[in-house]
Amino acid sequence: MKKSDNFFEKVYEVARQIPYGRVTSYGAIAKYLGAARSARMVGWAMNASGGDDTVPAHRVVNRNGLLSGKHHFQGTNLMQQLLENEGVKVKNNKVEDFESIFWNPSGNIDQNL
DNA sequence: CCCATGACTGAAG
DNA sequence: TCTTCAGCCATGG
Repeated sequence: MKKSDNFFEKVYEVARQIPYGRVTSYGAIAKYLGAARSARMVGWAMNASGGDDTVPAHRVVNRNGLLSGKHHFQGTNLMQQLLENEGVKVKNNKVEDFESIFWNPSGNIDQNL
């Protein structure tokens, strides 16, 4: 454990704020944290959140809506299963209607579809 | 300290 | 519109 995981914790908090049946991108979280250039670090933090069940990393995908991190989850299609379980349709490791279910952490005010 | 990797993004061809 | 390149920044060896 590290005490300098402040950055990671921030990512975790944003991820936990993702509503049910919604997804977001690494860049959106990074930008919200003020580190738009550190989108990869967000993914890195997600990787570190592997033991944190409180972090719905499966709701976080890349800007293309592709389940880029699916390969890092347990099993082969756990991420997809979790998303589909929340009503999110996934096709070929990609989220369908990604823009429709996309949740913006910086504008979650009127994101209530 | 320098080099390599990575769950990304944006710009250029 | 799709494909390819480079930038970015933190972590690890």
